[in-house]
Amino acid sequence: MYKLDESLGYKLFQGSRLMTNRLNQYFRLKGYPITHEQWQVLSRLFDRDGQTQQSLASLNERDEPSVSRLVANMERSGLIERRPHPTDKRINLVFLSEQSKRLQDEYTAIAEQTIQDASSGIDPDVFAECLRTLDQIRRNLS
Amino acid sequence: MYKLDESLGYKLFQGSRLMTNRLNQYFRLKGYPITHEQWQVLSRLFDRDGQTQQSLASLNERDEPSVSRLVANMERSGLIERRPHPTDKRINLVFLSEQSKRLQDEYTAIAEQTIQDASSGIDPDVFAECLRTLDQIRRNLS
DNA sequence: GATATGTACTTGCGCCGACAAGTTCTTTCC
DNA sequence: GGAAAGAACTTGTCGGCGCAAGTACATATC
Repeated sequence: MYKLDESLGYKLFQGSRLMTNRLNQYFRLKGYPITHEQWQVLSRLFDRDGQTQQSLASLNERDEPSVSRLVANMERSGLIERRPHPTDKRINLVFLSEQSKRLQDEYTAIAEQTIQDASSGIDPDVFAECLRTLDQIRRNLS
Repeated sequence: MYKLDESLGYKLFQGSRLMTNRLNQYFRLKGYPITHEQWQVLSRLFDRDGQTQQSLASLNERDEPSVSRLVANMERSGLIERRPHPTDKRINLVFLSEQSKRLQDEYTAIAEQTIQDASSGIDPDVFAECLRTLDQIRRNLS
């Protein structure tokens, strides 16, 4: 007998939504009006500024249209700016705004706090093995 | 140094999205035009038919407006129907359509196939512990 | 060097999510 | 029994996703 509450997909889905909701709420409460999707993009840019939208889509395993509209919103909010590629006119390069660069540490602290909230009371070894299992799931479905 | 790819939230998010995408694709490929959110509602109704929208929202930890529009869409597609509560005029009771009842087994098989896909090559004990860890995360954030 | 193929990105569509605000109906409480 | 509080649901707004189709540009091919 199939039970939704006991299924892997449902547990993942609920866990994911609870974490992203909490992250969104922290950002909002602390006065940083960004979403968790936007945070993912910013995080990629903190790692390497000036990427193409294609690159961001690939890293975050999202499709091109999603990234297109996401960065368009982020540009309107002043989180990033898009600059044309010097030689290839098809390409937009996405750069952090000065404001976003200044807020990197605060954003990161909020993300880490969310993980703290979620993982409290879990044995570190068990937690690490769970992360490895999640990696395996990702490989299985990619 | 914070790394998005190594963070719990991101792994959960990606795992969840990969699973729900695959489930959506299976449904579409097999000619059942339902989404994974609709499947969650159907699954609750298979468990107990004739629930209120409030009850569905609570079980799936979603807010009322989401359920309201979700079931409105599902009613338009003939997946469910809403009937007024016999005495309390505020309440809609949500019932499975005959078609949905017939398809329960097929839907369930697809959901189970998706879990199979995701969990292949994972030791059963490790998998079970991962599920328990996900439960703990859910409790921590609820 | 013109045509075909491919790449980066955008737009349109339908669906979903969270929050805020509003409507209708029920219950409570004085 | 009338006002206040609460419950169930809907509507509006904005952000986001996935797919399909379209545009503009670059590269390959002959």
